[in-house]
Amino acid sequence: MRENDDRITAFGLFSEAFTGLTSRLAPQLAEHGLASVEFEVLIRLARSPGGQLRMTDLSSQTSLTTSGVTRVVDRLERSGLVCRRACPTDRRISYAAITEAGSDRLAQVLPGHIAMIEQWFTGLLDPEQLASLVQMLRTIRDAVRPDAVAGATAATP
Amino acid sequence: MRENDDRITAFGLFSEAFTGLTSRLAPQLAEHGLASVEFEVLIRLARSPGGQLRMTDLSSQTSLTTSGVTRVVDRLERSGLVCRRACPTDRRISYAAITEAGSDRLAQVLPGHIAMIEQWFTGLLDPEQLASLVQMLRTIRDAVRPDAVAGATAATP
DNA sequence: GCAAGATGTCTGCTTAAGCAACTATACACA
DNA sequence: TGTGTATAGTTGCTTAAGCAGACATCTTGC
Repeated sequence: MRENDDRITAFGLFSEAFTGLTSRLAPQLAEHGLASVEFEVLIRLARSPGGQLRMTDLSSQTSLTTSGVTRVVDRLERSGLVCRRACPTDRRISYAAITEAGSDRLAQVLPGHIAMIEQWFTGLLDPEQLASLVQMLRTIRDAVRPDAVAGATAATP
Repeated sequence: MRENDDRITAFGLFSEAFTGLTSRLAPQLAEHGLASVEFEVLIRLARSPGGQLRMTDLSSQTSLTTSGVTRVVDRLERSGLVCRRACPTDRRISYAAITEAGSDRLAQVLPGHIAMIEQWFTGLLDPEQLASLVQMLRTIRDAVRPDAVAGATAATP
């Protein structure tokens, strides 16, 4: 019975835990008019220098293709939470930048969001467990997504 | 800067690790003509008593709504990997059952799939780490998805 | 035995995302 | 200087999934 292999089970748990977790978090975001992806984009912009990122960098930081990013940013721009900015030195590039309204929205959402994470994830584990989990997740993340930090530094060498 | 809260970071890593991992696994499944969801349905049917599950139970085991399950099973039925069976005692119920062809397909896919999991996930951690990770994932899963085992027993009491 | 509600599945409609093709711009090098 | 190639972003088309509603069947209370 290969379908009961331990590794399959481990991955299954990973999957169930993650999808279950996101389905617990999504409603709180939705209350503030945000889909999970939109929230992710906002927070990544907020964390980035100048509150902005190139479309391409957004796509490597998220699980979206560049086409997907175009459309999420379209939506967010329509709601006024993000705006596009031209790059002065390279006219192919456009930056997605978080707006004042975007930051405000984020500020409204974050406390509740953090509380939900605490309730359904971090709060279920004791501190050493959590620390070791984070370490393991980082290991996996670094392996499967070597480019997840694209755009974090001011300039790509 | 609330958006750099440790808990946000932990969840971010969870998300990046999981989505990155699935994007590494998907191509191998696709080589065998299966989307991730379809593979998940097949494997859950294979693990269930009689190789079958009620549509509703499939939906609580996966991250799909019943409507989503209807359509995945439609597709799998069209490819002959699954068939629907009527329930003799309750005519509302239909079971999705894995077919011979479905089991064969699973047998073709599994070795490679397990190898990918080993390469991108379990193989990155040493055994004690992995055991503790699985334990933590189980804790989270049980919290966020209390009904994830629906249909695992022969009859629901 | 029957009416009222609960449960299981499916369908119509809408939205989100991927792929591939397209345009515009930048860079390299002869 | 001009040509070819690489890069950035968007758009058309297709597919997958959710929601809400429809329908059939079962169960419960009387």
